[in-house]
Amino acid sequence: MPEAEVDPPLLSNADLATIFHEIGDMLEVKGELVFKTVAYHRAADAIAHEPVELARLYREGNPPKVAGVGQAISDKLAELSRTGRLDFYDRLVAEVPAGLLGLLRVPGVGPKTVRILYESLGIDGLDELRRAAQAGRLRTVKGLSEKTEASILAGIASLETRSNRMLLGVAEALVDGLVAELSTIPGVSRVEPAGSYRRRRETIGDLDLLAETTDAGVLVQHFSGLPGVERVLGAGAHKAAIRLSGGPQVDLMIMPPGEAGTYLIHFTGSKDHNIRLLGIARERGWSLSEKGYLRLAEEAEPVIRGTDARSTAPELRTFSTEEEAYAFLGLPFIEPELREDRGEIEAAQAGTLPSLIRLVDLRGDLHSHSDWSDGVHSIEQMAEAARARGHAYQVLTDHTRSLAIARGLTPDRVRLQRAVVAQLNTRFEREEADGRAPAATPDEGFRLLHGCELEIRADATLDYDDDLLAQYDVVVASVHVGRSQTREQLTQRVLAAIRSPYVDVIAHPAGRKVQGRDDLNLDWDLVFAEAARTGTALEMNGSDHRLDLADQRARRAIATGCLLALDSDAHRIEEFRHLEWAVGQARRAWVEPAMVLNTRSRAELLAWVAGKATRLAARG
DNA sequence: GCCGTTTTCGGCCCGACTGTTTTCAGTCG
Repeated sequence: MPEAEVDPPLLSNADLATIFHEIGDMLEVKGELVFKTVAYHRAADAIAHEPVELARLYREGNPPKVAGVGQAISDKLAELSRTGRLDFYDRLVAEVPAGLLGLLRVPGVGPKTVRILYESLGIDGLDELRRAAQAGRLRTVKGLSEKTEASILAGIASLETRSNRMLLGVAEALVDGLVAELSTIPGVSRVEPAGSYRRRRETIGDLDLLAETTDAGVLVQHFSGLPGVERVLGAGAHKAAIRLSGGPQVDLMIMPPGEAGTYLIHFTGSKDHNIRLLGIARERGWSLSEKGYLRLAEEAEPVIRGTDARSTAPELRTFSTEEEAYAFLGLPFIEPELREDRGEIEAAQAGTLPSLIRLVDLRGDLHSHSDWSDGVHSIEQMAEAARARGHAYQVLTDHTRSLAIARGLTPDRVRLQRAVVAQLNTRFEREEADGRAPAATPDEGFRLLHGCELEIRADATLDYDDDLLAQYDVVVASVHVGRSQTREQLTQRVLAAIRSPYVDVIAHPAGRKVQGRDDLNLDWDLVFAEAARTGTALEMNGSDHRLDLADQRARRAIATGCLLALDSDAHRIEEFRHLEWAVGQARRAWVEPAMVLNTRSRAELLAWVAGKATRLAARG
């Protein structure tokens, strides 16, 4: 047979990360040096977070430097990118039974235990482990007992019922409830959420809470007995952990009053950020843990002292605030959303940390729906709710004709809707004049702006003609159908929308769903470049199941010079809170107010919209 | 396996809790 040289399909960064995580797991079970396994996991995380498509760059012979990827892993990446396979990985898979990796997921079972179970009882899967534990065979192994058996059975059960990582909305509801409950316990003066929730990561695994109290025993006892507790995972003098039924694990840490600074830093993380801080502390002769900074011991004295040499406790420095704790290292305060070791330490040292956008910087919202298409509340209800938030504008962007499933508007309905909007604005204007409505700012009251969420059709045409589009205040365009087209087709569709003089914003550009659907296969470099060139804003959609653009992509977009829009995509009045999550995600992307279209006043926004149409139309 | 304005070798975060033990190992965050 003639050998046709066909390139194997490109592996995504997520595929590559999975492979290296599995390598790390297999090496752990094999009993390989811990630091080597950690190196693989670290590299896998770095690969997963890379905003560029690594396999493609490797194949083009232009691999970027990735932190945590050295020569050995880089060679493996090259092999995977070129051939789609990795000999080293295949050999490991042949050597380590697949079921062993599943055992690692059981809480309380680590690589050492997996190894012992396999070598002494031949257990290489979850079902076998369960049967062996139920039959009381684990206790026959040296180092394991009846108690271990019970805890492994409980671990398997919780693994099977455990929900995945939570979306922000779910986490927020739980955190609010827990903080409210714990705050009422006698002696408790303060309860603070920490962890990935405080860093506003897009999904949350465990919840971390920090508390100040004068009576740790009472707090831990109440905490362990909260309604909804399925199991108490641990309860000590300084910390406790519970699992909520059908929900996440909640860790509670108790802080001595007045020493919150390093506790907040330690338990907010991320781990990588903390490791960097520790490194800086060590350079200065201090160790760092949640308890504070501990003076490192001097080098051992070579001279043998008499028996009267007294060892005194090393000096401990504690701080009541994070600002002070960072200042001890010569650093300014670093916002929680930045603490991922993605350059924030260097920026802090250089004095170039960004002034992150805040919710109060937003003057309006460019994307929302009403019951005219697939929203729940009426135009008036949505407008009233937006006005109550103190905004200067809300853009009503119901779906367009071809998105029939969302009751997209026909051109006739569009004209009717415009009249409704105009009527409402007349009332708002009158109420302001009468002093009956709160002005959003001293110089600008609230107006509902008329827009649409314009469908970018599968054939790369837009859903309405230019004459109709020209009548809108603001147009956001997005892809809903034909998601599985080729990279070239999808990219051309988005570029066509970006190049329209009448499209102002590309909504949820990646078309992703958190934990549900991958990003559209777009040539992002091209999309960002064209958006920057034409002055088309890219949306950071705040819905907690979208969060699109995601943080790393958005960071790349602003590096290319793109303007962003932070939107709620509210389909009901409660969903205006999505703006808070859009802001959280934007802060994780190092976004400053000037990079965001809807931090501008209404007059500035409308001038900008008119500017794009004029500029591009003049260019032909 | 990665990494280096004090290192190309020798480090790689620290501490609480739990369980099986008479001083510690494994796991977790």
